[in-house]
Amino acid sequence: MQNPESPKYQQQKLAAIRAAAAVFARKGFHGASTTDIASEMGIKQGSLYYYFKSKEEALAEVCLYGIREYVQRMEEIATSEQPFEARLLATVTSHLSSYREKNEALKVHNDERLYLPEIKRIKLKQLGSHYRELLEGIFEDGVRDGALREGLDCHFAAQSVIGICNAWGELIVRDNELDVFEVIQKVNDLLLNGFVPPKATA
Amino acid sequence: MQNPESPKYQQQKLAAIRAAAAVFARKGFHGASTTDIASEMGIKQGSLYYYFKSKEEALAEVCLYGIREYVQRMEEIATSEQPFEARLLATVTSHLSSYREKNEALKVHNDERLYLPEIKRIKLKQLGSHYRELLEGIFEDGVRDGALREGLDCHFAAQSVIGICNAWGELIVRDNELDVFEVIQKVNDLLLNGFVPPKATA
DNA sequence: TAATGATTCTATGAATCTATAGAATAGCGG
DNA sequence: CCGCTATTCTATAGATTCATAGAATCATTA
Repeated sequence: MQNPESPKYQQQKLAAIRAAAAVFARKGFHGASTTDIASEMGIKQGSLYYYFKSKEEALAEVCLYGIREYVQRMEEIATSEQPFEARLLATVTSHLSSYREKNEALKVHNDERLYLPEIKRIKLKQLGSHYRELLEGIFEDGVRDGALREGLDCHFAAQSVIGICNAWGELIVRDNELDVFEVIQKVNDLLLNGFVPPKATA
Repeated sequence: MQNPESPKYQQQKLAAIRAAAAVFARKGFHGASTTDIASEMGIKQGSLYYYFKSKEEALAEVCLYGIREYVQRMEEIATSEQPFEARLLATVTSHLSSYREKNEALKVHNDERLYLPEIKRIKLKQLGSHYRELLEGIFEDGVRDGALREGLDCHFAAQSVIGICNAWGELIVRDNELDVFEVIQKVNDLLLNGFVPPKATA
């Protein structure tokens, strides 16, 4: 076994997670074979089990890899001292940037995590809920500050923003000609200015 | 064979499409077996091939079933004489209502169509693009009328609205405790009023 | 160089899955 | 009731898949 958690092992394990992410993103969990994943990282099918106990464990690790950092970053944003508006923009930027950096893993988390057994889904669900609640808190602050209109359904708003970001993120992953920064800018613009013209302000 | 396209055949074929939709929605295309689909409609695995030439053809029919009506309805909305605002609201209502009525098929169309061979995907892609273009047209009218702010990126806006509706639609399908009409109302509210307060108007 | 442990390979068992073929049943018209 | 067709069933071939076991190779260190 890999007792010393040697650097080589760590490195190859990361390569394995990335390979699995790429293949799962392309073919889906059930459509991807262990042969596919192995050949993506240049080894043979049987060798893959040196890094994953099972195909399902590979999926679990990819999902966790996909969402972990992204929640951490959200934690930092939410607890920062910046005003509402800046935190909202930072959220969108972080969310969409995550899609660019580790795009396949995040896509896999969104689309394939439901195929994990319930026990393994719980941790991911907690992370996801945590993320949403942090964003909800930002909106609540916005309402308190008067930056957002009274009575806004913050739960709904947070869920919607996540929905927009994921929708665009999926498009970014699928069609990698999209300019991520342009998308970020336009989503931010949409959230702050809406569709209707700012009738009475500058 | 089913030469006269007998009513019973039609009826069972529809049942087959619905069963396939339900199973594909739950397990994904590759995760669903023909045994699953057959037993969902109360017949045996082999009998399924009386209705579908192949599993892949079943997917194609489910996807088409999922999106067809929904585009037709959009066509009617887009070409109606109503003002911009009413057409936008009607679009959201139609989109989300579709999710309630034939929710599994629409979910399958969104999530699994990429597993179809390219030839079969083309027709679906055309339908989807057509839908987006119609919505884009509505936004363009809105800009022309002054209901929307000058310089709004209508392509981006349309794509974003579709993204929001799909995100909520997926939630509706997954968690069927959600009140569809409440979601419709809130999405409409979001689109018209945005997050920020309507500073100078009523 | 020899030895030890890490990493990869080959080979394979057992299960599952799609699709086909032909037999069986059901239902309808005469 | 008979015959015909539509519909469903059973059985199976052939391919693919996941996971395991044990052999082989590579790298490092003594």
